[in-house]
Amino acid sequence: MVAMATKIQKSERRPDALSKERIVGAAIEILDTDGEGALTFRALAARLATGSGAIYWHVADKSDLLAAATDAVIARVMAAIDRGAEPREAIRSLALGLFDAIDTHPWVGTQLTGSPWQPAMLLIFEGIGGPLLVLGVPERALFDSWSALVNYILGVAGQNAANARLHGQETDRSAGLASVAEQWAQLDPARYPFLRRMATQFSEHDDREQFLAGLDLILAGIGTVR
Amino acid sequence: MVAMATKIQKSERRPDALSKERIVGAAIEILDTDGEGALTFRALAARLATGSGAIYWHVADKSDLLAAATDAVIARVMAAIDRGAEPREAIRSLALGLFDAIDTHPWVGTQLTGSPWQPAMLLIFEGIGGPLLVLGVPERALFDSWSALVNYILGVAGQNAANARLHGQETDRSAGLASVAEQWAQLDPARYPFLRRMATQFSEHDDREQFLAGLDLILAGIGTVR
DNA sequence: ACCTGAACACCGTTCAAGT
DNA sequence: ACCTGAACACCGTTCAAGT
Repeated sequence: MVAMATKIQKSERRPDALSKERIVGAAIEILDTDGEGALTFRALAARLATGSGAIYWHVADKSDLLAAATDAVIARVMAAIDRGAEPREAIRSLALGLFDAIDTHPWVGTQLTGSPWQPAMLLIFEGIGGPLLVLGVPERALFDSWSALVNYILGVAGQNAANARLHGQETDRSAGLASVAEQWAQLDPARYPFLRRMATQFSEHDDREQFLAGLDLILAGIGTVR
Repeated sequence: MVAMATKIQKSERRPDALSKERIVGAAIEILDTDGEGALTFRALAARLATGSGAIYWHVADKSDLLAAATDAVIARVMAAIDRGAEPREAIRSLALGLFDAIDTHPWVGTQLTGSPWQPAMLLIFEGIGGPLLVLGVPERALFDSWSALVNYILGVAGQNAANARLHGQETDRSAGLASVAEQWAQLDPARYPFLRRMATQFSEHDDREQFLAGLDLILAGIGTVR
């Protein structure tokens, strides 16, 4: 049978019609503004001035919605990455881009893990591995090096998300750090020699700097493979 | 006022009385057997042959319950760690102990992050930092080295938990790996040179080995600091 | 002091009914 | 084709009432 010209349905719809993009956009707003707990189908329907069931016409279920929202944010990050930089710098740039994205959208960190089929994830994977090729990492160390970087970068992403989930944005971070540091300072020095010594540094540390320092240690480790 | 001798209430209770320990034990069984989604106060009450409200007498809320369950598992892991080994080996032993514990109790990985006040977490922190002192890592690199290891170890823990949450234990892992690898093998080699090359290795990789390889890369990186 | 279980205020998801 | 919103089967948590 000869293919018939199919009418483009989308363009006929009224401009405020529901679409997966509009739903995902509204979901991102809710997630960013009020946190993961605030994203309910009822809240989403209210914001979109529709019924909760209408959303299911465009979205399979809540995990589909979260995956789509994550994909949208990650795609934006990846588009902004500094291509063609020195390989180590390219990896740092990608890693920091992800770190900052998760800092502003903590819920992304929760989602980011364990869906290696999402297109955004492919971009991340290649964005970490590609520079390793350029760097001339020996064949036998390629996979281990890539895997270490991916595990580290996505792992820290998840941690930050969990931290953000734990204490909402209102909590005074430096006060929290100070109280932990004080607890460390009072530990038995015979049993906790390390934490005692690190108390001050812990109270002054910056998560982003530590993230980058760890990344550089892994890159240094990769550099030792000859 | 002079302290009065207080009767020890606990010993008078009937042996099957509810206690936080019994509740936590039952919760761990449910979590291990049926997963995070199956731990509800109703299911827990049914297993303990009591009312759901009774649990609240011993446990503040669900997050308290999860924290206590996590603490119990971690404490067991830490007790089994090989103390007094060569420092690098001590770190590996601790890391693998955590990895394996999360492999059998995936829900622990979800919890493990972001509660640096839990006693079990202190043991982990010191267990990673202590060997760095023995290793003679220079003062200025101590905190970065510790932070990188902690971020990596807990990060991968969280990832594994997310993976386990994603596809329940019934999913055939090697089939999943193979299908991802096949997808990679068909990517455009101009845009995805790395993933194309890694497809085979990805399909054959072992998470535990990759975890250890990454840890060794970080330790190698720490070794470059003089 | 500790336990019971109904009740409350939520969820995600479905589905008959509308346009 | 798309939308509506009530209904269903759950949750965590509370609380009056029991022992």
